Amino acid sequence: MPYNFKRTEKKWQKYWKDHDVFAASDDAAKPKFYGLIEFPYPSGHGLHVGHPRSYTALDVVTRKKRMEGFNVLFPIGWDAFGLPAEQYAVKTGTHPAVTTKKNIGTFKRQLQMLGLGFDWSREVNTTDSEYYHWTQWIFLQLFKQGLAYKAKAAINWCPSCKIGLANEEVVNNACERCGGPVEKRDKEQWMLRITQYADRLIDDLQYLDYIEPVKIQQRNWMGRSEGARIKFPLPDIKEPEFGKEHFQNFLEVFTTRPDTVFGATYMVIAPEHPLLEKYRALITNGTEVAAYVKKARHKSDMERTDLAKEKTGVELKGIHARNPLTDEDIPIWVADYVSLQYGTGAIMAVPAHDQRDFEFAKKYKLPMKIVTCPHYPEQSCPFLHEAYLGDGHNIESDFLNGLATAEAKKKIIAWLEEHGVGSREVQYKLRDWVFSRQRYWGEPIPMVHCQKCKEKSKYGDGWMPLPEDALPLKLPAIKKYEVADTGESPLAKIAKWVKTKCPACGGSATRETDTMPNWAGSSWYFMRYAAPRDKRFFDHAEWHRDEIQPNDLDKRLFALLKHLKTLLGPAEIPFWIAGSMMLNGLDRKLWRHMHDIDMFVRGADFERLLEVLRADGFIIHEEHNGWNRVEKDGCQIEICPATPLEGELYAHLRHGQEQVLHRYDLERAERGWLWGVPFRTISPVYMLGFYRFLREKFPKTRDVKADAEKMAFLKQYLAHPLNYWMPVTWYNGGMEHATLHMLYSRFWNKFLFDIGAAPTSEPYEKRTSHGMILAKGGEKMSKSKGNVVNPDEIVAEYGADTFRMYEMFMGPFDQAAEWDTKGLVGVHRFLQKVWAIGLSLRASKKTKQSHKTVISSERSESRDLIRSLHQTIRTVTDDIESMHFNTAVSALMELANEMQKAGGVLKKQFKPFVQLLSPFAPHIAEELWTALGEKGSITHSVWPAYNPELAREEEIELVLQVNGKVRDTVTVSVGISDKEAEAKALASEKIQKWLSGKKPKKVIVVSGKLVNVVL
RNA sequence: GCCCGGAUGGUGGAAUGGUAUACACACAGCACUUAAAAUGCUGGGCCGCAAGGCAUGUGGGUCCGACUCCCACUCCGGGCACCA
Repeated sequence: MPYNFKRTEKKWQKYWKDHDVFAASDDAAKPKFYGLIEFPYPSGHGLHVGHPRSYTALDVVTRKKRMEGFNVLFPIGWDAFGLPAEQYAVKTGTHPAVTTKKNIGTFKRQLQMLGLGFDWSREVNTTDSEYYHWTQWIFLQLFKQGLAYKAKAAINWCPSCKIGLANEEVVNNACERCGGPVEKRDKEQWMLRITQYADRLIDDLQYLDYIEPVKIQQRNWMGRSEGARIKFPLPDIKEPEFGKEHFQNFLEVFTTRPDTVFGATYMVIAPEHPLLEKYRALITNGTEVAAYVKKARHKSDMERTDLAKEKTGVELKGIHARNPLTDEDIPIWVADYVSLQYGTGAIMAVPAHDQRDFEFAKKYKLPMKIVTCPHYPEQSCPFLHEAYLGDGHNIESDFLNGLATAEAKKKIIAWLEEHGVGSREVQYKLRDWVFSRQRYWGEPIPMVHCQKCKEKSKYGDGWMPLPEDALPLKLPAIKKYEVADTGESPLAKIAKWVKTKCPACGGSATRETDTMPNWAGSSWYFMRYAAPRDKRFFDHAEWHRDEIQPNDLDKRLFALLKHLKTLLGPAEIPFWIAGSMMLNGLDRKLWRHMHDIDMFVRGADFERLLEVLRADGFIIHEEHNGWNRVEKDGCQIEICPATPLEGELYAHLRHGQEQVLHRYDLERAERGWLWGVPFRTISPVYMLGFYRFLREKFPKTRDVKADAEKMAFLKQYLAHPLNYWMPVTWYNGGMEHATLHMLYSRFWNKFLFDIGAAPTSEPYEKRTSHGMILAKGGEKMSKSKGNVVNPDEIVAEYGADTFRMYEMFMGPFDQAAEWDTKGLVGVHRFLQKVWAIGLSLRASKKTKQSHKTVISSERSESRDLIRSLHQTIRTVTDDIESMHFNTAVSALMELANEMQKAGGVLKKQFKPFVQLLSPFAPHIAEELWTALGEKGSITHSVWPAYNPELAREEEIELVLQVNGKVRDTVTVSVGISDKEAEAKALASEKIQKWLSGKKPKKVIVVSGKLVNVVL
């Protein structure tokens, strides 16, 4: 009887739902595992075969983790604000909320059809006012901490559609909707100061277990570069009161090559640079300049950033800059290859050592001066075909002469600082986050503008935050959806909503009509899952919100410590702090296990923390564990003596993908092990340990004379599910979110951590990515190409288990894979085969006699099967952990083939096989589990244990090589000694033939594997 | 231009520096069947009668031994892009 997937899948999906099998419990008795996938935008097209690749992968992981005894949280929700629903509303008049609700229905049905083990009781929806209440709350906190501000920023404006466009809607500089050209328009918008977190966002990456490409992309995106800010005096502007030696007016530049300042032969400013306006009167060729600026500003981004384009510019006549090092007056040009956005909007041009300056100087015949010589002391750089960008030694640079580039940089910065004409500076490519959208279907920004409060209020510009108890500020209901043609949000058209009262003075005021971007709701949803229905969600932050300044982690930590001290008395806090730990998941666990450490603090913060703790009398006992600190290659390196767990850690370091590996010194690892921490990057991450400590230790403490009320609050605080579930243990999602979503959410999490609302400074411990699923022919699936594969049809024909398993089997998880419906067949046959084996077992149980014969005839073969089973347990267990799902499935297939060939299998061998199968194909596994006489869901069973004894091979094929080429193999027992192996090899007829009487030069034996005879 | 990935049979792909091509698809042959489907079994990298030789994008190198490590390149995919 073939396996009836339709009936079985329905049956078990109902069972899981009725028995809340996947509901996560907030009870902290078990260790937690929080698996997260990117919650989908519920589009009108329904689920796409690409979505389930990520979902199934983490479903496999979390199902295994449940069976391994973890308390698993695997939630799902809807990122439901967004453009398509709004566009649909414009077209048809259907309210976005209606469309959204319908689409969610479709998605939900499809996800449930796939048997994904989500905890549906924690479903969240960003468009739900109970949800966006807290999105708005976060915005208010950002505003109160000075991290949200209004500024003029360019929006993409489509003049024919009369609407502001999101970046995603601009394709090749044209409007995605009508195909017409897009203009830039300046508009006052809310901005978030993500740049203030740039350093921490970069530095803390090193402690996170993200796949390397994600870290690299994030670092590149934020683009940290170190250099100097240099002031170039403007001698034409007379400032008599400062004397002729001093100038009040400067043109400031940013450069990463301050060492080449002696080679700066001209300056370039951006067409938007304020200097043009400020000194208009002095510029003698004003008309020419104005014409150029006008032309440049009309160019689109595309035109301006086209690298192939020849550089253009105009010299400013009547105004010069003075090179503060050479004291020469040099011309100032305006050119559109310099942008106002980056640095100071002005550069010192060093044509000999910058390719762009080189090209520009060549075109306009500007002087070049070589100041970095690669062949020093041979000064043989007479002519340049292109700029020399590399390092070298300085020449023609006065006091820098003869210095290597790195030295020259240090020296010149010191000189600049000493003379007050410059300083060391770090610049980022990262810009502040434009947070306003001129849309209806987004979270309303809870701000009100009041003319009257403009002067009185501490906020200055008249923007007043709504009080927290006025949240959520709900979107107004609309009957007819209208587009505003002024570039404003459709909300601006709703006079009743716009007109309001000022929350501060009660006078008449107007509401902010822009809404938040799509990224807002997804920047904190992973926290909401911890307590999705909590009406006082972030209120727990109140306890220390007032005493904490943003970025002031120490203060926050000490506030907590002090609080505890008053409650418990210092002697009653047993608290171990360790410095400079490697903070990856495994290592932290190992270290905690080894040393019973409660908290990890890194580098300089550790020293600082110790100082304060000593001063405050917190420290009762100090101990140094024999770590030595040395400096090597600019890195601070800590060396730890060998420990009993050395082997395990060593293995982890070798197999880990952390960049720590790059600094790993294998030579010294022979004697112990070590790793380095770059000297520059020190930052306190993972205060997690501290919170864990509080949660674990506090409830056990007895005889505490404490203020009952505070105690209750503290208890409540510690018991908050957020403290239990955060951070996310494992987050999987697409590479397309490596920068924006990941950075925005890390930024918000860090901010919330700083104000005491989030328990950890990082949201995700581990981040992995899946490859895209492509249509046949390697193209992206898209509606317009008509090549989208719908999971509904596949599931109807082959069932959810086949679908899931195929998605896991189709290729390496992190690489793109082409969908091929034909490939499903193999997986489907495999499941049918497994079913047949299961049926044969059940049949043999009915007729006792045949059961016995099966067993006795199997006795001799079962040793092989048991061995294979244990090898498979190991493979599948490891492969799931490392996301090698395709090889895990192959291993299961191989075992099934073997079981089939053996002609029968014992129940006790088949059961663990079904368990190994269950994360991939949960429905059939549940059915077989029941058929084998087990009660309840297989999810509640215990993951099979790998027994190395049983997995051990007794015989191996010894490979015999001559000069590295395989010439023979011979079966030997596994414990064969190297000497015996050598003898076996030389005794082989085939090897003898190759030797033809000669004596081998050398014989290499790889124990238990091969013998290579070298002639 | 810069930064990440990737390239292995007819196809998707597998291989801690140690038997290249596991597993699956497709194909061919056989068995079961009146027949088909389903299922099972067998086969195959290429050249060669064989001995053997040649094969992991290309060309070099290290090594007793390289898909794996190093150097130089080609093509494909992704990201950034006048970032000073």
